[in-house]
Amino acid sequence: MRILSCVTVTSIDVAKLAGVSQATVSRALRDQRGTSESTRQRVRAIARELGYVPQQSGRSLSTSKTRRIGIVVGELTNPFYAALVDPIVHELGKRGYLGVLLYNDDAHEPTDAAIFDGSFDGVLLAAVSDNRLPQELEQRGIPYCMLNREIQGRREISASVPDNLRGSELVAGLLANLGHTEIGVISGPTSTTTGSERLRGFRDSLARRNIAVHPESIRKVPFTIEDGCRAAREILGARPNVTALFCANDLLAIGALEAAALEMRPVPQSLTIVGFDNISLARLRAFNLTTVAVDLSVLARQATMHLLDRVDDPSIEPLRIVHDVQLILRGTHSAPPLR
Amino acid sequence: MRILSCVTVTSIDVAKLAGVSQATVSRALRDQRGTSESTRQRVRAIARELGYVPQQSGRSLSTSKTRRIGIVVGELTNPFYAALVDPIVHELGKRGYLGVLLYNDDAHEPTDAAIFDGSFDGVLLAAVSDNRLPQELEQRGIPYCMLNREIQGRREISASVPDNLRGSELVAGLLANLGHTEIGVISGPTSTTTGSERLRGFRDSLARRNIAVHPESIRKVPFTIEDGCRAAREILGARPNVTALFCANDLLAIGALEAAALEMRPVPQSLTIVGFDNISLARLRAFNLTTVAVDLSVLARQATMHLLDRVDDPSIEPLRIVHDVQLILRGTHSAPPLR
DNA sequence: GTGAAAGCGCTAACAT
DNA sequence: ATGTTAGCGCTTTCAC
Repeated sequence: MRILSCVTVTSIDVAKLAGVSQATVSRALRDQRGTSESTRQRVRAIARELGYVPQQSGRSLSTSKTRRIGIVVGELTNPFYAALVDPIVHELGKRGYLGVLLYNDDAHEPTDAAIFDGSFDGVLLAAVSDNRLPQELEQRGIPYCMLNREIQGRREISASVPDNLRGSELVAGLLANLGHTEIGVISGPTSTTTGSERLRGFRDSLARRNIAVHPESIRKVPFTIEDGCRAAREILGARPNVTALFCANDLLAIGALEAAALEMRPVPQSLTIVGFDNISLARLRAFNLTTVAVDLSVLARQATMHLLDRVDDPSIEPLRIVHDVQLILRGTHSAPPLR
Repeated sequence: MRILSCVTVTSIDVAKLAGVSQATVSRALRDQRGTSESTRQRVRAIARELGYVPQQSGRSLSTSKTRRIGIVVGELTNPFYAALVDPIVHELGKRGYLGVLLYNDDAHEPTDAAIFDGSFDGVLLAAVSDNRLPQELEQRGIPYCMLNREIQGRREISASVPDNLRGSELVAGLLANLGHTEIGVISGPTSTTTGSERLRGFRDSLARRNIAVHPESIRKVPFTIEDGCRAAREILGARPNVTALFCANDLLAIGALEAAALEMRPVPQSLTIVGFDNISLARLRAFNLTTVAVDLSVLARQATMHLLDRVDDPSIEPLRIVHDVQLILRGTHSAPPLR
């Protein structure tokens, strides 16, 4: 590859060297019918030699398509997102799209601008707790799909989510059958469906079994290890008789394990801890966490496929996909200690 | 915000409603001098009302600037990258740039295209082991900066890296002083400077202390927990007398801890394990990993600042920044067991 | 202070 | 099969 000048190579440069018009270059490189095999070969050869790459801004200005999908993630420290992003990017690649990770931190202005300035054909929302973004995407007619979390009570928008109610019910059943009666819950923010639904499902299931959860045994905190640890210590401090903790995700559960170590409460002999998500860390010997498995790969792929379908054909109806979950019994649960 | 049509709002729409020319809208919204306060106010009001967002493709086509920086990361399952990306995105935001995460998986064609199609003003390379990308960026005159890893022997390109030699020397000193003589090393791929330099620095330091590392006690594997676990089991299988393992990063060390648990080698009584990086997981009670701390936040910020400096002024010389490291003594090291 | 017009690099409709 | 031309939405230069 020889770079001729210090400025960018354009299709005009290629055209000149190939002795054809600029339009022919454009056609040839996109394998459009209506170009002879010979010129196509020649154009391609020269384009390669010059290291020509069609400029995205020109292309998308003229087509109003970008072949890019924004993926809004947050709290990238959460290994959960890693498991989600991997299959998404793969699936997008298969269909010729590029996945662009948008970091949804507190100062969301730059991310916002990018989403609405025509940079993306569609957006996957994996880390959204309020409905600001979904609402604006809706208004502007930008296809999107919620991932993992969805918007409370808005079941008519596209989403690919785990069966939170079923998962928490499974945990409630497990703990009840083991004989636990003093149970604590570390839930996520109520603004997230992963937080609120898992809490609600769990309490309702326990209630059906005549087990009540004391208000002091419930904490609603952000989905981080640190918050999980703090919350667990608070619950164990306020209600020392608690023998089991249900955590709304694995990060919180890992934090709870940390707290158990600090509070000298051996797991599972003195304290049962159950998580949700089954992130890859959960199966490490160091944690060996009993949890609810969500097939994140399938969750992510389905969302991606549905979104791309809608991008290709906006008339396609929104779809809400609920994924089955499964209880994974590892080493952090047991019957409560005898008094 | 009322959206008038189903299509995108352009500056012409704003201009019409404001009763000014399209050029004036462009000027007013960018606070250019040469626009009266009153029209500026009016234009802004109408733009907001219409939900107008300047289209990036149009803008960058005309300015050949994107105010976007590509961040090439890989193995997103590695929590290491999370710690890196967070400060980068923050720093970029402060200077009005958007950080776009590009996932560098095996099939890198889409990522490549994005990098070279004029989508970015500059690129941060955080997960690159060969010099294909750096070389091409160089040829095309796209500013870039290596992060954490750099290219073997190419010290004249911009990079922000930890002092790998010093770090591994610290570990060698620690292990030697504790009395270990049978030592294993789990290193990363030799194609990465983090892998090769940490291995070399460690062996050289031990050699200076007259301690040799048996070839069977060295494994070079990808930087993952699974590979770390497998490598540790292989080493412990082949050389049961090994009493200490130095791992080229914390993920490998966590894998080694897993292996120790499986092989019934209590840590640190029977086996000392030391990592590198000090990722956030390392300090959890479940691991409590002795390791070498790199201030990733500073590493990332410096790289970002230097890159943006070069973007703003391409005449600025490349800069190689080497960051100091620090030994963090936690709970996975001790003297070797008595025979 | 503001408008008119050119041009960024590309695709697509039309002409040949 | 290929060339010509218009136009995507923006910034910028040049008139006024």
